[in-house]
Order: sequence, then C-alpha cells, then structure tokens
Amino acid sequence: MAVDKSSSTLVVRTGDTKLTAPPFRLSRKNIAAEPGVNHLLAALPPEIVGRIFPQLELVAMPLGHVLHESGGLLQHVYFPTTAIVSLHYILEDGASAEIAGVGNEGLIGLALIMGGNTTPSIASVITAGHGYRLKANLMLEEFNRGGPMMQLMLKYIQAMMTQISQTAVCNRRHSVEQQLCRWLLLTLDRLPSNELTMTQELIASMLGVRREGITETAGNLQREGLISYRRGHITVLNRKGLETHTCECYAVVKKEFQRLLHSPAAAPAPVRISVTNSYL
Amino acid sequence: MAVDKSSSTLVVRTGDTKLTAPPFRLSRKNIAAEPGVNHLLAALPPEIVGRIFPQLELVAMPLGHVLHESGGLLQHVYFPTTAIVSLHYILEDGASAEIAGVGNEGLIGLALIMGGNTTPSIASVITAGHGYRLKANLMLEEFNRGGPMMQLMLKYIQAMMTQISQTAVCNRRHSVEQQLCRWLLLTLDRLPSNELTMTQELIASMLGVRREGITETAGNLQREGLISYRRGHITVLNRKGLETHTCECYAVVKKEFQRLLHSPAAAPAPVRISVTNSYL
DNA sequence: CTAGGTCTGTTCGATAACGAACATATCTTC
DNA sequence: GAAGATATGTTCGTTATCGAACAGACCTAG
Repeated sequence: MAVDKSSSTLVVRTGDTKLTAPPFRLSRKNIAAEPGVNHLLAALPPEIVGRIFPQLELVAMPLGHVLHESGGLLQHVYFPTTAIVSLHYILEDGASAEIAGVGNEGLIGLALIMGGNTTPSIASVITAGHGYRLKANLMLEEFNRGGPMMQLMLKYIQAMMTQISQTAVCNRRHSVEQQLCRWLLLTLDRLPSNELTMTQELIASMLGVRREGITETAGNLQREGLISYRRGHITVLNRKGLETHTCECYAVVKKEFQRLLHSPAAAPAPVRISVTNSYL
Repeated sequence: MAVDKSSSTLVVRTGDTKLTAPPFRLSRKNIAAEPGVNHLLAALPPEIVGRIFPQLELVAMPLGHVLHESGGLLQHVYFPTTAIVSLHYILEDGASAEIAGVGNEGLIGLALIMGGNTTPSIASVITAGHGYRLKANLMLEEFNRGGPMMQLMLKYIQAMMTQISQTAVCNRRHSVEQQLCRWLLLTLDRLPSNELTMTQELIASMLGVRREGITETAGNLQREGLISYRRGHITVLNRKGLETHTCECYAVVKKEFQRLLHSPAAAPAPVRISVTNSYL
C-alpha cells in the first residue's frame, strides 16, 4: 500500500465559543470545522453538547495517518467530519482486509467504551480531512453517566456490528464488482461531493483483492458510464446505476444505520443542524 | 440445509433453589442444567446471581430451532450451556453465511441490550443442547443498573465484534481448509468432548461453501489422522494438528475472548464454579 | 520542463472453488 | 431387516480470482 504513514496529526484547536455555538451558514470551506457535520455529535442533546463540545479538539486527519495500531491503547475517540477512516486487519503475510469504514456518520474508538481499550485491527485514514477528537477519560465519563450518550453509543455499536457482519457476508458470497460498488457507495455517502480521492491501489488493499481486479472492474464501470476516473480520483456519474450493480449488502447496512441512528426514537431532542446535508 | 426447523422450544423450568444454589458435583448428565457452565453467568457477582438466577428458565435447544429471525423482535436472551448457536445471514438467493457462533462462552440477544431489538441476521441452533433464557425486560433492567452486568456485556460485545471481524478477514483471505479447521476448533471449544455432532452439509452451509468442498477437505484431514468421522459425527483426534492447519484467525479470536472475559480485571468477584472445565 | 516515482492498463498461465450430476454408503423407521 | 431418506464420495468441465511481469500514462518535485 502506497499510503504515507509518516505524517503526524496536526492539531487545530478552535475557540470554545465557536464550537458550542456553531455558525449555521456552512460553506464547503468550513464544513470540516463544524461538529454537527458528524452525525453522532449532531444527535447529542443540548445538555451533553454543553459538557462535551468545549472539550472537542479539531484535528487534521492526513491520508495514511494511523489513529489506532493493532493492540495499541486508545487515548482519544475521533469523530470525523470530512475524513474517512478504515478499520482493517493486517494479516501475518502483510495482506490487509477491511472490516468496516467510518466517516462523518460515526466514530473511531469503540473499544474504549466497551472496556477492551484496544483491538487487533487498525484504524487509518484513507481520505484526508478533519475530525474532532475527545480525550478517552472524558468520553468514558460521559458514557458512564448512562444517559443519551450511552444510548447513542450502544446503537452505533449495533450499527457497526451490522456493517462488519455484512462485510463478512459480502466477502464470502459476492463478486469483486459487487463489492467494489458497495464500497464506492458506502464511501460516497460519507462525502459531500461525488468524487472520491483514492487510488485503485488503495481500494484494492482495502477490499483485500488484487489491484488488477479493481483496474479491470473500474474500467468496466467507466465503460458503462457509471463512473469516470483519473489517476487517484473517481467520480460517480450514475449513483442509481452503481446501486443496481452492487449486492444487497449495501442496502442492509444503510437501512440498519438509518433505523438505529436516524429514526425519531433514536435521537430524542437532538441538536439539529439546519444544513441540507445531501450526504446523509 | 437439511435442518429440522419444525421443533418448538421445550421449556424445562427447574426449582429456584437448585438454580440459586447449584450442586457442585457435575456429571455429564446434568451439565446442561448447570448455569455456571455458561461462562457469562459464571462471571456474575453474587449480588446479580441472587436477582437473576431465580428468573432463568432452562430450555431445550433442539437442532435447527430458530431463536431469532431476521428482523424479529427479541423476547429473551439465551445463555447456552450445552447448545451451540450460529448467527448467520440468509442471502436473497437463499445461500447463507455465518457471521459468528455462540456457545457456552456467550449469549444470544445482544441487539436487545444495544437498543436495536433486532438484527438482519438469524440465530439458529446447530448443536442440540440446553441453555438458560431470561426475559428481555429483566435483562434490560439488570443491564441498565450500570453495574457488573453492563461491564460484562460490553466486554462480550467487544469480543463478538472481534469474532465477526475475523470472520470477515478469514472469508476474504483464507482457504476452505483453513476456515474449516478454524471452525472446527471454535466449535470444539464449546463442547465437553472431542466429538462434534454435525453433518458436512451443515458445516458447508455455515461456512457458505459447497458441501463437496467440505467432503474433500474433511477427507484430507481424516487421511492425515487429524480427525475421523462418520455420517453426522466428527471426532477430533489431533487438536494441535488442526491448529497448525488453520490460519491466524482462530488464535486472534481466542486470545481476545481470553483477554476480555477471562483476565482478572474482567470479572471481579465472580461466582467460580469449581469444576475442571476442560473446554475453555 | 524534465525525470523519477507512482499509478493504471493489459496479458498470460495457474489455481482454488464452483455447479451439476450421479454413485454409494449409512442411518432410521416401520 | 427392508425401504426410504439422507449423508457422503467422486468426477468433470467452468469460472472467478490470483500472481507475475511489463508497458504506458500521469503526476509532481526539482
């Protein structure tokens, strides 16, 4: 994998005022610095927002940055706003296989909450961007209050279990093309535009297949007019088309996230960010 | 899959006294009725044992019995003692793929705790036996106390996430032989003897591969003297040998369960069952 | 604007697993 | 203990994916 892993996390701490009373006119420019772009943060009730938001740290999440090593202890949890992170496992032979992805719909660091503090898998940034992080002890403290934060986290954990389960199912039964389409759609849903900044090499590495397989499949999809790409960039031209090429796994995951985290019961009295969020 | 799904759950309610003060001399005959054979129940402190054990219902878990349908609401959680349950997903084309297995080390019904109340996957019995069940509301009540039950469940959830993750990884990268060995070992660890009662057909269905593939692989393993089998029964003759034939996935799962659920910190002041439990 | 590095395109034979078809063996039930 | 049902054995052609090797295209740093 040709991802740069040497870069370190750039900390960009923003003023507390801005964080607790975020501006509601969002331009593309400051989406990254808007906590509410992260769906979990957006779903928290005012009470928790008051306690937690002042403690959030805006951090740059550069491509390849490793948030969590296999077996490493978690110091923070991360709420991506514009970055996308992959949870994957590195095999003894050096190959890798993705377990799940995390973008602005979720958070990295569940093992902290669950008490294990670490996992055998790795979390690394596959689309550069930003996110907020929260110190481990603060997150744990809030979780252990047993209120809405706990309820929200438990539902998110279940949603993640479904995503991982479907990864397992998809890996077992579906073709590279179906899996690529699923992956593109899931990733697209985490981005504000229809363009992924991503090499075929990286995608192959995430899916745990050969790069040639991705080149060939992506070529087919391009020929069919569903996507277009150039070195390191993939633009989705026909979303519906991709959906017909993928397997049921995409919809299963999507529906469960919707059901668990976006139904009225899931987030009582949330801080609603009044931005048309096309990438929900 | 040729598993009988018509049989219904046989409820065998035992006296409260026996449950709260279990006999410590275990013969093979009454293992099934001993709550402490389930590791999670065994790890609960006396305080919770007092509240929960009188509410436990001993139930027969016949082969093929479905504990939870895709999308069905959970009425109980199940703690297997001698039964083994498979969590799997049925695809649109009717094929199936296992997500994880649950035996006396765990429980079925996490979606209840996490608040989703259901999952897209199915839970069905693949090795007949017994287990204890607890009404949904009682489990939830105990969990929401926020004490040791919650801590234990959170750790078990993390352990399950690791198991599911490794299923995904294994499905992606490893051969049928490696996967079969992993599966046999994981299943063996849930049983008191070295014999699995299980057809190749069922194993194939769980692994999501062809039955012929299992026949061929099992034949090889038998020729090498690692296992011996007859119609519907597989005996493991050389456990170490199987371990050398499997992939790293088995050890990863095993170690995480050990770390999360059997380290001293994981279960403070547990009710220890003084039985040499060769199968953990 | 050139050079080196990194991506992408393409080919080829190898191989693991598939799907279908059918033979044989083993259990169970009456 | 015979019949029917179910499990296992075996074969064969098919296919998706792999692994290796290399050519060409594209970016970006100097």
